[in-house]
Amino acid sequence: MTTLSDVAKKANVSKMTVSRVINHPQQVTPELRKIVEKAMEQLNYHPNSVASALAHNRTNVVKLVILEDIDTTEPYYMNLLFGIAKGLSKKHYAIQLATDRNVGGGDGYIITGGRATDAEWLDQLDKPFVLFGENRYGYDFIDTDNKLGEQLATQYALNKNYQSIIFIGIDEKEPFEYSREAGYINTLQKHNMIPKIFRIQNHSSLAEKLIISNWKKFAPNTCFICASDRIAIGVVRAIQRKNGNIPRDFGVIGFDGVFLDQVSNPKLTTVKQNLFKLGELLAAMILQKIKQDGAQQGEVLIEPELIKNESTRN
Amino acid sequence: MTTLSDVAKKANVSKMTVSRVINHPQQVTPELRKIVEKAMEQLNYHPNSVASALAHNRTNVVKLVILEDIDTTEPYYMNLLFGIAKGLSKKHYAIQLATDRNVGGGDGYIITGGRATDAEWLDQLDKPFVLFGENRYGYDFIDTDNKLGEQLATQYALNKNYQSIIFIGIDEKEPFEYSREAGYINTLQKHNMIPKIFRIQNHSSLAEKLIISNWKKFAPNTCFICASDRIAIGVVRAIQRKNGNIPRDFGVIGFDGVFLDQVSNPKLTTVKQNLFKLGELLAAMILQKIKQDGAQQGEVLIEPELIKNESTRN
DNA sequence: TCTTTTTTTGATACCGGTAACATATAAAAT
DNA sequence: ATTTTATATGTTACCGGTATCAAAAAAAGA
Repeated sequence: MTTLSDVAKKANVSKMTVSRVINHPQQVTPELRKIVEKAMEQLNYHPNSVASALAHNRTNVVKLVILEDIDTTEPYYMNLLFGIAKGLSKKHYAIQLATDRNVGGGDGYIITGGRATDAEWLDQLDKPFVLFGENRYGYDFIDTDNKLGEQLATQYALNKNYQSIIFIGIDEKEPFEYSREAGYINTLQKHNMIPKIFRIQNHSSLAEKLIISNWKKFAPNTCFICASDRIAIGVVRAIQRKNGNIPRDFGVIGFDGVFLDQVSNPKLTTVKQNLFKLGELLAAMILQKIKQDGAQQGEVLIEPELIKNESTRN
Repeated sequence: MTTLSDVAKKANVSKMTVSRVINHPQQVTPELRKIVEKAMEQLNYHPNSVASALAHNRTNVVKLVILEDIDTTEPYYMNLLFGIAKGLSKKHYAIQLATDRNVGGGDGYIITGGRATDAEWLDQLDKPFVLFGENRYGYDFIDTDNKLGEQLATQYALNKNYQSIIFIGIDEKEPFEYSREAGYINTLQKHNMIPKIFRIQNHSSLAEKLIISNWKKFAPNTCFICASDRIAIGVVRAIQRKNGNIPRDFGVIGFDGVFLDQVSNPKLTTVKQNLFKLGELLAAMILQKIKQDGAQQGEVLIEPELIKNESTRN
């Protein structure tokens, strides 16, 4: 491997000048800069990030803290992770995973699955962190625009002329769920319709049971807006069990758009989260925050996309 | 952070002695060792792995190279990844993900999704690597015991008195598939039954179509041994579509046992891969190989477990 | 008892960068 | 032309470990 010194020797300058060309190019004369750059090119020089990390008292590692149960872990984490990994490796950072709150090591944390009850724990963390998932305590976060997502879904159901539009939510008192419900409620009220919300835990079998045991309440021409694809899959199964016709008499719209929507039959219309991008942004944000020594980064909402598929009309 | 020097000062020894206590304890007198250990304890010393990495010309990063398409990426990767991450972090290693063959950086690679055509590429890699997934070229690998898995599945179908046992495989000329088929074939032949194999790409909708278009060939009292849960889910749907009774007249057994088996209704009987453990072993193996400067590690097969569920009798 | 050999510990240089300060050179002000 | 100020580059020390070799101490042999 070629080192700074090799380049310095070749370019007849000191190590520092080479270092500056890399990290603070504007501090170096254009002519010198060009010479150094040529030397780096010729020697195929790549900085040793470990050495740099040592000099900066860094580890070049970001911890991804996943607070929910591994078994519950949705397949979509994979996409998030790919995004994070890509974003981090641009800056030569690597990932370590943590599944509990005993973190330590690493230059910063990306935290997912945090609940309202985690505030106390978050406050005592000694490294910068960003959250995946909305929160209302002022912590930096990135999330899908949940409200917008369900607005899109609800509006689409209306456009497709479903008469009755019912929301099947996840039974958790968390901002992401409130936002999804808000998106649904807002859109209905804009059309002077009365919201109707059920809530269950996020499992397909529970959704299936719910729909079946309330079946008589659902006249044909109903669309179910579901807070997750898992729930949507259960709803689909229940309708099929009851010999309801999808999409003619019953529409189903899911949320997430990773993997499950494809495994279903009919394939789900769903609000697709762009988790890869979200991951990249999380990575960028935590790196920025590390560089800026913990400075506040604010909140970012990513637009989701409505994927139109076989579980709704047309 | 306390450093080697801090400990050395407190214990009245040189840095090297402290370093030896950590890395080559047998080179240090028991008495001195105890003194140093007490000092480390009192100061709550933890070695700085970045400094160590620099001194060893290492990065403390292992690359996870995922060669299949991200979109095809099975949810079970998550479990694998957790295992890998846990195994690596024990030795203060972190992960970077790579999704193509342009790898570089990192002390070694864990490679998944490698196909027979990748041999040439593997041969020119300049860092130690281990594979997740069987191969027959002598590369070090770890995999589920695919053959055993399908033996268990087939034997179980026989025990449950299904008359006809049919294998729905994945249409790829790869060792893992051959092994799964071999497990099925062996077991049948042991009972003087004639194997019947279909092969399709690994998608639930294709499995569904396959079963439906061949429906008249399948008498009641048939069990389908599927090479993946995806396929199994499609088979289940097809049988339900045709109003076949699961599990009384038709049994279905999947393979993988991650996520999908739970989302199905009826829940799948499946051959569960212990991917977390597999990941941990992959991590241990690559770290060992790095330490031993690329020495051959051999192959390891992990026993899978048959999860008995609602898609087979009883 | 005095070498010789072995074992234990220490001093030094180095891994490959970077911050902080020192020096040389050029531009501006007097 | 001389002093002041700004800009560009170099020198040095350090980040926190480890390998290597030298020195000291202990054990073994003569």
